[in-house]
Amino acid sequence: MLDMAISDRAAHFFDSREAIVGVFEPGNGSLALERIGTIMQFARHETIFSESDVARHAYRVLKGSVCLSRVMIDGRRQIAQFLSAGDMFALDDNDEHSLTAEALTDVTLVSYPRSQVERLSDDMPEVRRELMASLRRELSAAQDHVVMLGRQTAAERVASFMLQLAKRRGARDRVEFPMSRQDIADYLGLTIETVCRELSELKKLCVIATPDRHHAIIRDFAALEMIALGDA
Amino acid sequence: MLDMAISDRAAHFFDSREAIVGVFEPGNGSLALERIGTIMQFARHETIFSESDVARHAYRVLKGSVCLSRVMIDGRRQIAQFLSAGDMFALDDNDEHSLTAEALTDVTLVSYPRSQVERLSDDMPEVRRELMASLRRELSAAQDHVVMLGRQTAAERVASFMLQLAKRRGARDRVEFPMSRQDIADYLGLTIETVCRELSELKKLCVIATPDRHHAIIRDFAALEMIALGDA
DNA sequence: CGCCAACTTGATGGAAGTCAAATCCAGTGG
DNA sequence: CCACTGGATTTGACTTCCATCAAGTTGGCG
Repeated sequence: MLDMAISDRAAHFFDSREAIVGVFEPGNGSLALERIGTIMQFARHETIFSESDVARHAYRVLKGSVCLSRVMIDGRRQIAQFLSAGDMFALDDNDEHSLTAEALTDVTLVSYPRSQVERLSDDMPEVRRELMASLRRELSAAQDHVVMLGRQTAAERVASFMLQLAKRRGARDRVEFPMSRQDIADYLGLTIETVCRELSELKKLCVIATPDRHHAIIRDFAALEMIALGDA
Repeated sequence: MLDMAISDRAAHFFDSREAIVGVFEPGNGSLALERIGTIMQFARHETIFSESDVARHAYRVLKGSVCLSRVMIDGRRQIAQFLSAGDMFALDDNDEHSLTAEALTDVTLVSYPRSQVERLSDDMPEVRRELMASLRRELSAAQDHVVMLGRQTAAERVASFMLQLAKRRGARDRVEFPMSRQDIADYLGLTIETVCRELSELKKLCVIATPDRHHAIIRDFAALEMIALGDA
């Protein structure tokens, strides 16, 4: 049902409601939000919006992974956030987006016109609570990210990142990377070479195993936590 | 009126309403919030709350400066945010604070019981809008901070920081540092020595002057902007 | 099977950290 | 008023971690 051509990216939500309900933990307010949403699809590596584009919509990820990044004039790139199913983004109220959103994998989104979101959040306590909760989660995550980039070593960042991915998908020992090594480096504020070296080091220490490039297995959770916190 | 003894830190807001109205841009909702607030005072370097303290209140800065930081087990410290008059903090809804709040100068705050804030934000659109606006501003600032820590050089960070302070107080050329060099270093993810060296470099280039330790004058705004963006 | 992009590993250099010492004040007491 | 003291800041010498540059290696896909 969602395999519509990419060129025909927008379809009204009503066409495929069942596909959406249940993808994320709804909270009653979501139903109201969904009614005003439009489904969109993007292929891997496509840009959803760019920094400084006019910002008319807020989004929710239904399927796949998205990243928010900023690119400096000389090409340095920093990823501010990885998003997966259930996450909302572009919730700020500037006229222009302050970050670029790109699809890491093939992605299905719902977009909500901002004017409507605002109106709904005034009228419906559930919608409002969900938006607030989303903003708070993102703020808290951003603050953790600040600490990591400001004060952790390369080894600590890579270990923390693995733990973060493991926690997010609930799995205690199996981690999936939907993103490339370059994306990981740009999230961790490192180079791709350093990320590789640190992963190799973790392999050598038998803390992790990497069956393929997009998966890892945590063999020694406690050791990984130690490394993330700076041995101690 | 606000010179009550530090030991007698809490006084009901009604005692000094006039002192507060007008300190920040109120937005009508503030009046409702203020009615449930309690005034508190802290001296320079005092801790307002610590990471992992039970979080019962949200706060607004009325006067002075506050910083939010995290300290790692081995003592590394990262400041996530500097706050000044008008700013709100501790708006998340975890049971425990995720950051430590310290007074950089003598500080006057209002604290709001969280239960009440939540109730009010349901009942009063203005309060809600103000909270949301606050969260969005903080998220946006945190994302900028992430980019800085992830991808900017020491010189760029120091220059960006000066511009940030200049912009915040509206002054085009006069900057005030309420915080110590160590605090600046902990905000920028650098050491105190590196901050000093970069400030000295800016002085040598005649981009800034430092009449005393807590003030700077921007002599060449354009040059400072160039340096902040990586020359180019 | 071979190509090409993504990844990994190795060698070297540089930006920022660490350690150490000098200097500057703000506040104190004579 | 001024010398004194201790903490904050500044400057200098050296080291380290991570970036850069370079050369393989892997594996997904035509």
